[in-house]
Amino acid sequence: MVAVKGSFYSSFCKHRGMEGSWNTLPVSRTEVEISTVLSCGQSFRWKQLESDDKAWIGTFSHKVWILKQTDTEIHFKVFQQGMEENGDKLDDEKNRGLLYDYFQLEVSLETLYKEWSKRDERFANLTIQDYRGIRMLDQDCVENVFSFICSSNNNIARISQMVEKLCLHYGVKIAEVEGKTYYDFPTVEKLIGEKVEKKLREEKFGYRAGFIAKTAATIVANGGVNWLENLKNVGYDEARKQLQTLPGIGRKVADCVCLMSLGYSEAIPVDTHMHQIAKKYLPHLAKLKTLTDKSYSEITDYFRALHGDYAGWAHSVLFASTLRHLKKDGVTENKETATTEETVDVNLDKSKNAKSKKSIVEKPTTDSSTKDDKQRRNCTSRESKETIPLRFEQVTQNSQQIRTFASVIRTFLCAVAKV
DNA sequence: TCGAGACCTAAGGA
DNA sequence: ATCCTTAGGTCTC
Repeated sequence: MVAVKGSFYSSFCKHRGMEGSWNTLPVSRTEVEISTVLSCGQSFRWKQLESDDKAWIGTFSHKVWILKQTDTEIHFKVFQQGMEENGDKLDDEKNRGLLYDYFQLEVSLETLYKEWSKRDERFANLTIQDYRGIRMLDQDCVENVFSFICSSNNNIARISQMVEKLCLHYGVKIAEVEGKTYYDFPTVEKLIGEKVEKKLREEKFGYRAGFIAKTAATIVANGGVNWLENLKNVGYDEARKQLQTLPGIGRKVADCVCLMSLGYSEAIPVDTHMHQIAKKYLPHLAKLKTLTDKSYSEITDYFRALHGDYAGWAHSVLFASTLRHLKKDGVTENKETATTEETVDVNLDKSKNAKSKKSIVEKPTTDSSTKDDKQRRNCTSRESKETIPLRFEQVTQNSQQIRTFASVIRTFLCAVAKV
């Protein structure tokens, strides 16, 4: 065990039930900024600890984790069933490995940023110092599937509540921390049946109740969690196709699952905001009322051509970075919405951005370059040099921040679409 | 292919 | 106060 010392933690550790030891995982904030990663809408289960809002508490790998970050390390503490026998060095090493894998630290964000900046000058120009440390988590695919089924036509606050209810009603207790009981995400089998659907409707899941019970049944019929896990091995297109056979999982949710829990870094979830804004800048899509399968493909193909094999990461990074920008600047209690304007000089070298490159991290690559020429035509029709005004509305509450994603993403797409 | 409408609920704005 | 819209969509015609 590595004891964490110093005043930084003294107040934190003195709380009842917090006497246990801390461990450390060396990592710079350049590679991961946990406060951003844990709150940007990838996982719905992380909360700031009540006794210390600098610390985060959540669950993965059937354990409860408390995480806290310094400039050079993540300090973590683990709670699990059978805590009494816990605490030997072997567990420490194992947990450190689990944390490393959860944050996918084998992927060098610094390397990716460099690559994205080469391909896309807005990456270098926009908020380069602001969006450091934003990366994809490697989440459990069962939890991911059902969490994002809950996400349709919904807001993050309610999605989080629903996920918590699923755990509370159907999950196994893991541990009690600071007087609060934490439950594991339920197994697929637990979510099958009409009783579940009825119960979830009572719990205000709405039409998602049926989707959850039926998807659980379908997964089990297909071979259970192994079938789901095996989608990691069948390639992105096939995995997405298979996921979309599950009730309540359409293109967007399938892409969320592919990106966040199946390891397909090229998957790009296109939500309603992204679409509304994208069609302003991809002219031939503007006439479409709704996001069709075809237009969805065109949008994602475009971003894949621009950002490469980790396009899903790039997209999420920019998405989260803008949210983080809001959080940092707009901390006010009185709901005032000051706006700041800045300009970004978009001076682009078309040929450079259109050039296709290989992945820079060891990972199976998929060939999605067949439409490169078409995308290039679609997206190079504007002037190569423009000044784009960026507007950030400053808000405080999470829900409000989410609400402003439209304006936020405009910032990003505004630039991207004018390549 | 694309468009329209229904689907549950809750919160915020007009 | 009440209606309306929106929130990280999906499914059926």
